[in-house]
Amino acid sequence: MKNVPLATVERVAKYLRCLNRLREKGIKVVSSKELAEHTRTSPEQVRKDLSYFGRFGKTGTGYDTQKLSRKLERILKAQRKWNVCIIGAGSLGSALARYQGFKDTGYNVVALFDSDPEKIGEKMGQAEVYDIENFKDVVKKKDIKMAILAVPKESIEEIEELLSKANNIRGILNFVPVTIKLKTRRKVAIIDVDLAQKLYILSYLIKRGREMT
Amino acid sequence: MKNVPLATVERVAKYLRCLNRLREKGIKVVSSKELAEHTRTSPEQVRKDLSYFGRFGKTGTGYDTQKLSRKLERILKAQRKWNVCIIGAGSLGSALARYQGFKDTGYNVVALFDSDPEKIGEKMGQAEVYDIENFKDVVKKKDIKMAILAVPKESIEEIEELLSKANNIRGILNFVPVTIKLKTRRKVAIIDVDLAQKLYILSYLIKRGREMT
DNA sequence: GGCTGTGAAGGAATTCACAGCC
DNA sequence: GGCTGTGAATTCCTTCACAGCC
Repeated sequence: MKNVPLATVERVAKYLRCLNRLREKGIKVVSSKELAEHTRTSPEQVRKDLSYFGRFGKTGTGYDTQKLSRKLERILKAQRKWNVCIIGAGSLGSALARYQGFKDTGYNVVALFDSDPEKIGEKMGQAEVYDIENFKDVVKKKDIKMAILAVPKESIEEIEELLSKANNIRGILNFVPVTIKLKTRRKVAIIDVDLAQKLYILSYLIKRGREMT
Repeated sequence: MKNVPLATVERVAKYLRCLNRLREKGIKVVSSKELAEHTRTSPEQVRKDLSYFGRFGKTGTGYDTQKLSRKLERILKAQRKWNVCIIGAGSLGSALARYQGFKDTGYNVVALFDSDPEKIGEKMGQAEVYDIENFKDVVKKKDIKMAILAVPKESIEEIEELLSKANNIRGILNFVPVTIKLKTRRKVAIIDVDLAQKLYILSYLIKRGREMT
């Protein structure tokens, strides 16, 4: 397993989702062509992507959905059930806590954080809302490794402060339309999800008459 | 304006967001270096990206935030105020309707759709919830060009049907963790936002010790 | 000195083309 | 015939390096 392109990892996550769906439907075998159609890519791409991790297919037949999905799961989540928290229990935060796509991924939302006393103690999805004051403690106790940011952008600086100090947190999924900056030496992976940006890109694709993911 | 890389367009949307923020703060001029820091990329990248569209900077000084933001807006087609709808007025749909990142983007959420009679007529964010039965009519009347999908995955097939027939819809932002497929000849741009996938990628980045967007 | 803009070089990701297998 | 796996070719994207300007 040499240097895997990031783009490949992104697609592999898609293949996995697709395979699980096929398995649910009772489909046992799938070809690279079919998998490509379901994930909007090319058969060659599928095969090349998979080849980074090993040889999973049967020549002339295709891939065993069950086996392949197990393999990909292992590859993607490094077989670790990571705990995740959501910061901000407003409408977006609570929606994310209930998001059905997290099911069967190995990621568990185990806590939300907010400063509103009204919300503290409330249950959202599987998790409870904690006082943001206790952030560091709860993160430690619950062994939380990743945070999803869904606060209003006005309070982002306060949260940056908090995250800079919480040494457990190693990854951040940021929904706040602001580029965050941590004051820390340790490496923290950050992915920004800017929904407005997605709309811009959609317009661009429409103009160009293309599709994408 | 030759063939612009998609990656460039994605970053340009980020620059725009950043510029608007700087303008709000009263900052008049910004260098490629500063812009790069705010968007987690390199100064060369910023300059190269912008150079696809023209020459906007002043040598030795930097970029006029106001002017540049106007230019980028035009490039991204933000000056066309496209109307957007959200299909599914559950927790995610209603959160998206209220999402603050859509402000000042040129995109307006003008309608939500749901089948739950309880919700129909309710106001969420700026928009009202309409009966999904009237989808085609409302889309036409309100001149809606893009749809955001936030329905439970069980009802996705029904929605695919609907979207296949609504000729106005030219772009789809899909939050349902399923690859959608339209039965139509016309070109529809689709962007999938799979949040579970983002978490997988986050783990991958953490393991690799990198950052990204 | 500090900055932009851009060809050229380098690196990364995708597509091609075909060998090998059932 | 239909499929996988993969080096080679190609296309796409980023980084370098420097010319030109204030």
